[in-house]
Amino acid sequence: MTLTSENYPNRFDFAEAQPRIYSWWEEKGCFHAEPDPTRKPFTIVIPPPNVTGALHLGHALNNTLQDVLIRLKRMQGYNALWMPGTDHAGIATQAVVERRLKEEEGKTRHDLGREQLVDRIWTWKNQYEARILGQLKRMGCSCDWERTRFTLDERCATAVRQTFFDLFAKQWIYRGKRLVNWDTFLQTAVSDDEVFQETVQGHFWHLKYPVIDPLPGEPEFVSIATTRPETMLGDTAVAVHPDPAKALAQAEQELLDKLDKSSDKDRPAVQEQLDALQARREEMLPSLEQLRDMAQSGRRLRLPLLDREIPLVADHWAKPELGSGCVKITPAHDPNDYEVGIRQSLPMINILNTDGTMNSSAGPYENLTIKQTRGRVVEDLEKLGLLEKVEEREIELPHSDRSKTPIEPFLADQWFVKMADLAQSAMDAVTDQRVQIFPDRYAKGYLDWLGEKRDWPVSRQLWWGHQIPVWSLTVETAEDADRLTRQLQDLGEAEDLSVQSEDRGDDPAGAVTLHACLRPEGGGLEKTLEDLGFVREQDVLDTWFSSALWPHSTLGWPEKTAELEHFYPTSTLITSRDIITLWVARMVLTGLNNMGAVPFSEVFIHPKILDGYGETMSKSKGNGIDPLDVIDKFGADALRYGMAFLTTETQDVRMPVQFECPHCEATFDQTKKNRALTRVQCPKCDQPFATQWAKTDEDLALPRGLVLSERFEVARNFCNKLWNASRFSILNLDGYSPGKVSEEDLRLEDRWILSRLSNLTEQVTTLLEKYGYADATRLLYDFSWDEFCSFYVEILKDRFANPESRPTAQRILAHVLDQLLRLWHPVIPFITEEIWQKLNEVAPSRGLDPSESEPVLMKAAWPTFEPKHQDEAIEAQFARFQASLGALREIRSRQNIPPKAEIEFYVGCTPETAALLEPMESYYASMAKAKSCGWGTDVSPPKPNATISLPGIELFVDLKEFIDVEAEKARLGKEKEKTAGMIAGKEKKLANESFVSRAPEEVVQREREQLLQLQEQLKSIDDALTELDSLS
RNA sequence: GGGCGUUUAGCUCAGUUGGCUAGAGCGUCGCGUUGACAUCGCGGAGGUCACUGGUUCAAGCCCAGUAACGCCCA
Repeated sequence: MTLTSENYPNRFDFAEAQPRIYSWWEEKGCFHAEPDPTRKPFTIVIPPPNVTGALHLGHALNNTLQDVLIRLKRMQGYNALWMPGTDHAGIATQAVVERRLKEEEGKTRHDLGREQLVDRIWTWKNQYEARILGQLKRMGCSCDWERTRFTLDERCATAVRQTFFDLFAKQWIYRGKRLVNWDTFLQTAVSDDEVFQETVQGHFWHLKYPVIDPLPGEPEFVSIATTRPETMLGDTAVAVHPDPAKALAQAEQELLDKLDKSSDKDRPAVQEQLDALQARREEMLPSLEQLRDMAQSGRRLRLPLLDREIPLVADHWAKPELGSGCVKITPAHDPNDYEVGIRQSLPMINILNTDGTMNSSAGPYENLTIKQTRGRVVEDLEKLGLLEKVEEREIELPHSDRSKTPIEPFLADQWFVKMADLAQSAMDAVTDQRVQIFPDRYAKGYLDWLGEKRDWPVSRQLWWGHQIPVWSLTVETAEDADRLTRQLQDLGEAEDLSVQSEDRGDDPAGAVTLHACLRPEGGGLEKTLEDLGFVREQDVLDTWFSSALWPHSTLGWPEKTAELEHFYPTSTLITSRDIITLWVARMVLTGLNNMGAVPFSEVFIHPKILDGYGETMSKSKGNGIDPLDVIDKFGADALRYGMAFLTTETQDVRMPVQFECPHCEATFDQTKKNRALTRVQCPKCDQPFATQWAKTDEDLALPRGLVLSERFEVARNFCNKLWNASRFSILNLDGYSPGKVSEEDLRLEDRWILSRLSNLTEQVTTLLEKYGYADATRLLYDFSWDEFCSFYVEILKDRFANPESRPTAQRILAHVLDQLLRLWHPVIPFITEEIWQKLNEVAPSRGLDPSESEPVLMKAAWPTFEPKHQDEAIEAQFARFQASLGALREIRSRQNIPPKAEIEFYVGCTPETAALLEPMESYYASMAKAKSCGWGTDVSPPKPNATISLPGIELFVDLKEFIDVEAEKARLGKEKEKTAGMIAGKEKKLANESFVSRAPEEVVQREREQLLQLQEQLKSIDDALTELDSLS
């Protein structure tokens, strides 16, 4: 069937085409890669999305960028593999499922039990994994789906097990008591990175602890202040500063420095602080020094309510410039106090159960919740007269990112990975550029973070995850431990079983705990251990432990697979900056440890998408955009274009968010107010629609309004433009025959477009290879619209009308379109593939030196640029044509000349310029409805005329039929003012002796030439004005 | 408190090694619709480049400082 304007729609029906094209690619095996030692590999592993929920716009960005890159590399001939998969996201996923269980069935995980809960989570996982992979497919992602992995699948489990065992055997994994961030809701420790601070309204309670047997002259009480009075049950000391005078002096000096540097505005406030501090020293220093002396002589206090004796200690954690200068020390429930506890060898008393209730250490308060305890403690202290006062105060409270409940610092058994050597190896890899991070400023954060070499706590008190493969048994004595260790070592080979012992420092009896780690999953050893009384660790590993292995585990490690051999190390990792430390750094260190090689050579960190108010998008705020809404409304290509277009080197981009009314399709800005509503009234048609928040049946019955951004409209419009320019081109390839186009066949415009195309190809290739997505997209856009559509295609309209010039024009057009489609393909794959198919129908063989075209654009070769086509002179000449055409159009518009009326014009220029522009006569006619009547140095301008003076060209338009003298005078007047202004500027510059002598010669020369040209232009403007004056 | 970043037209953003008479898209204003495209075409208006100083013949760009905002870490 031949293509005609009837059967070639003037819209790209993306809703119909996308699934069709995608499954066609899939059938043709376009996404799959097999190891092939004869080819150069290019590998990307996907940052596995959490199965917690559906993908959002940030994922759309992340995955678009990966797909653009992998498609580019595939076209460049690499054996390109994009490894897909999802992450089990331990805490997050378990939390979601538990929350639903609570909401929908009123049950806790303990009601279900471990096995059943895990089953439920798998069901959830299957559902969301399918949804996520479906979303990626709709976006056009060219992942190798046959290789899809999951961080909790068998292959990943084997890798996790092997890694854990290896680190354990190297003594880089150990168990210890540490203060962790305890989430009492989820009953698990969460890492520092999963904690956020929130300011809440709280209180500051001032308490008094009695001094035991005070000597004459000594105080009877020491007062301390706290925001968490219930923690006093776990107090094991009160601290006072060892040298309060010095500490106060130091604080004073800091304030003096600050006063020195502060602006007039801030000075009074600082002065006030300084005064307060000085007053404070007067009043309190003697008593602080007395307390210090008491501490040093070993005085003790009586902890109220529990009647426990606790020491007064001297420690610099106590700040003499704050509060009473004394501070209570609760080592098991406060990070700073924990440090003091270590320094001062204080006992650490844990008063909490894992669910946040008090344990037996809290004495009479046992089994009360934290809140109840706080009330009772305050009440009881007040009864005893030990509550001094209560202040209202805003306090920063850590919250769990997962459950959104307050975090309790909690002393617990945790498994840790020693970071000293691992972190150093990962730092070296970046320092010596084996791993390059783009933009490179992000390397600093990576190095700083690793440089702290903090051991990595990997236990999570969850059921969803990789259960830690350690079996433990506590024995009474060291001798027992030795005997049992030998017995264990006889049980299995060293590569399968490793034993270490942990000295239970908190057990005065000297008990020892043995830990046995098993490498293989299942097998008889587990049973043997259990028969000996060993009990398996219940905790699972931090999710990042398994995702840290992702680049090699997905390729088959620890097996030596062909995939691993060929595709590892991977090439580029594309991710967002918030997981550089959590994930990127850990992949580097496990890659080095397990594979002996970095996991990837380049890391690209992309921006973060914010809403129009500069806030991060999130479901909980209601300002998030669903990529599927964008695909439905604008098409997948538009989504991808939009993502690529905003990927600059900046760290954040703003995307104003709009609602679209489902009734009338009106769009209007989302505001902080309306985004929180369950239903919104359309300001245009006044009808209500539902939002994501709709819960009631009434609201849910309403159609849902889409949440979109107008920033995708640009992309949609562009796709339409490309579609239609291609449609025009392809329809005009009717009767096309392939043929070699030789140098002499080329006209000015051909050489121009080929030069521009060559430059474009070179630049786009370079840009995409160094992650310049936005720049590449912008260049392609400008070329396609402003050069290809607005000039080249327009010019060809005239050439197509002529049977003589038609064949060559068709061949060049087919070639340019071919190249353009290839260049665009990685960014907008669907529409380009669709056009490619149509181009193949009419021109299956094409090119300046024709050859058979590739049937699938996705598999076509990336264009190479022709240096011989690049021609600066041709481009400069064509620019003259463009400028003169623009001038004619401007005169038409200014003079209000009817679009259909033809104008006549004369061109004053050198013979060379004339020789160049004269052949373009017919294009002036077709593009500006202007007929040229004279060329050269000696044209006699018609009278009256409108004139525009351009560098090297003077244009006169015959105005006898159209003259609007006032309009023309106004235009010239403005032109004159501007030109005169510029002349003045240049003259001043050139009159400046130091400019002429110190600026480079070529700059000065250019200024001189420009001045001359401007002076000429001014003269013609003056002439024209004089002439117009004579008319009126 | 420390680190990173941002601040250019009403909005969202470009602006390479300093040579700028500061650009684009959207929006806005004027004109235009019988064949590529109104998701369009042509033209116009719109800017103290956050502020203060400095370096330089020359600063949107380099340096120092100030302010506002954002992100990360403590």
